[in-house]
Amino acid sequence: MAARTVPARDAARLATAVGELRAQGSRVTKARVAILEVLSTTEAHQSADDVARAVGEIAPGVHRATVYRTLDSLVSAGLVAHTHLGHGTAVYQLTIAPHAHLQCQRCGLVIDVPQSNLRAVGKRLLDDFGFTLDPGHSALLGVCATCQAIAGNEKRQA
Amino acid sequence: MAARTVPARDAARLATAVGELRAQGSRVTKARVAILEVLSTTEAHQSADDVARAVGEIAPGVHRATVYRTLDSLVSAGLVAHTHLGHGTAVYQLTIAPHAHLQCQRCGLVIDVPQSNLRAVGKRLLDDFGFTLDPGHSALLGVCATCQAIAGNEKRQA
DNA sequence: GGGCCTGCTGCGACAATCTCGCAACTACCT
DNA sequence: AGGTAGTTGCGAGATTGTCGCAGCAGGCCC
Repeated sequence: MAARTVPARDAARLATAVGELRAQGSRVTKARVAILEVLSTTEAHQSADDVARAVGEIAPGVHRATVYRTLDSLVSAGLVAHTHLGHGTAVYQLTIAPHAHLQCQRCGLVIDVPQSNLRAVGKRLLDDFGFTLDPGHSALLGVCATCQAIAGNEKRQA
Repeated sequence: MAARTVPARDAARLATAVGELRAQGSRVTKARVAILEVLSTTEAHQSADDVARAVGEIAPGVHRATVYRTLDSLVSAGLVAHTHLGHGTAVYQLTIAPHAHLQCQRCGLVIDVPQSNLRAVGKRLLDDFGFTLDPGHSALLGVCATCQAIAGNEKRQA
């Protein structure tokens, strides 16, 4: 099989992540590098199973259980962010800019939102409830503009 | 078996729910009444499995699959709200006042928050992204005051 | 009160997703 | 190079939710 080509920017992100891993005293193993590589070559949100499948292609023999455990430990290490979308599935990304997620309950579309849009709520929740919001960690559910329009049309026709 | 005692307020909620069910043309069956009863006698958020277990106690013979299907249809009917907490599990409640949920990632505590606290964000998301927020449907994750204090102490000692 | 129709249920098998314990391996330090 | 402990591979299994189908029973009509 031909050598995999990794865009320079992604390679840099990968190198950074691996360096961070080493700096934290964790071992740099084949499985971990493969997982970080999978995460670094795409911006998309991937479920644990997506990651496991992709890892299986570039590093055959890596067990599914290892992917789950490693993702967990990478999250603990702060290298990876996981987000709970609706319906329970968690998705993973390399931690770059922290951001919140909006998910459409109709079409499943996920919209990334800069944290600044949520800072005001965060402050309010802290003041009123002593609750420190972690905005990147769970998706806000609702209906996107497109589906809203469709729903409007359906109602009008009914 | 002795008659189960149901506080008056809960009984009223149950009756309302059953009436609504009937008004929508759905059948009022033993399984549905049992499920609504379980939901009406506690304010707590219960997972589908919690409900199934509790239903099994007051109405033996009701199958797990029935509980899942019935909860789904009650949600569609608007009688029951389900919320996705972190870690993927969905919890169910009778729909009373719609409210958002804050969940502590450390201790699991769930705090109910009136929707008014989120109205401003909702408006902002609608203006900026055309996204109609459904605040009651997913929990916001973060750290509660107690755990925050504990974390602070640990850090100071370290 | 009795009968019919259809929505609902019970059942068990199955799918998907994640967890656990343990022996073997290997990355990294010395 | 060698030792050690953090990681991994593996398979069993827990958990959670889904599906199809036959039969039951709630509610309408007479």
